[in-house]
Parts: sequence; C-alpha cells; structure tokens
Amino acid sequence: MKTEQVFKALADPNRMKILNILCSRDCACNVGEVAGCCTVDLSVVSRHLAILKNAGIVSAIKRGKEVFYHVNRTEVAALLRQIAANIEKPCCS
Amino acid sequence: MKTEQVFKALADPNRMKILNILCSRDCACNVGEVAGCCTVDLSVVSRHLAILKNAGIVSAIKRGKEVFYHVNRTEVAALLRQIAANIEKPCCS
DNA sequence: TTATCATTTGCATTATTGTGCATATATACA
DNA sequence: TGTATATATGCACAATAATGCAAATGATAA
Repeated sequence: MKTEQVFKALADPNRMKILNILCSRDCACNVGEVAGCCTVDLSVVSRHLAILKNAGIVSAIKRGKEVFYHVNRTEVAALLRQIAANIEKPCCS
Repeated sequence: MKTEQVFKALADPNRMKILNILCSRDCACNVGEVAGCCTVDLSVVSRHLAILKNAGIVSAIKRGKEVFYHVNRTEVAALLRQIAANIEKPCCS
C-alpha cells in the first residue's frame, strides 16, 4: 500500500463517491450498484474501482458473473493514522 | 479544509517531498530551502507551496523578502484521523 | 450451442495538471 | 535613487488522467 498511490486514488471526486457508497453499505456491492452513485458511464466506474483496488483501498471478490467490492476498512484507517502520526511528529520520514 | 482538495494536494510526488522536508525541519523554511528537495524549477516549488497552502496543509509567514512555510501539523493529523474513523465505521458519511 | 447479463478493456477525445521560462512584484541594501 | 535578492505569476507546452463508446471477456441460463 503506497501512500502516493492511495492519495492519487482518493483525489478524484467520483472515486470518493464510490468509496463513500462502499463504506455506507456494510455488505459488498457489485459494479452496477456502485455505479448508481455517480452519473458517469458504468465502464468508468469499473475503471475507478480498479484504481481503488490497485491502491489497496478496496478488494474484489468474484461470484458468478458479478464482482463484489468492499472497502479494506482497517488497512486504510491504519495507513491514514500512521501518516497522521508522522506529520504530527517533529520529524516526518 | 476540504478533503478533496487535501487529497489532490497530497497526490503529487513533488508536493509530498515538499511536505516531508517541511515536516522534517522543526522551524519554518523559505522557498529556496524547500526547493532543495526536488529538481523542478523554483517557480514550480512556489506554485506547489501555494497549492498546499490553499488546501490548508501548510501556512505561510512573510518576513522581509522571504516567505516561511510550515506544516499545520495538528490540523492535518486531525483531518486524517477523522477520515480514518469514518472509514472504519460501518457507515462512512 | 446460442443467447443474455455483468464486467472489463481498447481506443479516441477531452479535460486537467505539472512544468519551465520570462517577467512582475515586493523588500532590503548600497 | 538604483541594484540585488526572494517569491509569485502569465503564458505556452508537455504529460497525465478522466470519460464515453464499442467491442471483448467471462459466466450463467435457455
């Protein structure tokens, strides 16, 4: 989980909407359900999900012809807290 | 401090280097000192600092002909922790 | 097998962002 | 005053990223 990749992934408004909807549902969502959160084409949502997945923010599980996505809550939270701690300390890196 | 703007600001490698150098020094740095961290033109560093400032991540204090930048440590850390908490909860927003 | 549905990917286009150079602004000093 | 230094900004260009459509892939059902 590279911080640069994570920040890049979170820097897009549509991906944030996608992340929010995935967070709000406790169960995993398929691409079609996620796509309801924004007006862009479903193929675009699929790409955004791939970016979030490559960044380690979400995970995908294939079941039948559908792919269910869910947020890696603890990992993402841990990373953000670690970065917060580093910034708070007088010496970052 | 808007999260989208913050993530956008942190999504660039040169801005992360700038933030790291600002974090590593306990005292504030002027633009010239900051510019040592990356190979881009000093005018580019100035622009990156402006982006970080507009995002609320750093603050600037002008003294004489120099401008000293420093990280808003507690604010940034608090924001990241808040986002972490939201992601960890079953319901994000 | 064929048809259908869910998702992904190739490709072209548009939009956004990063960059360097030259110039402007602001401050200090001779 | 003029000159030098630090920083910011206008502008053009390059690089990157987002988007939509069409087509491909993978999986199920008829």
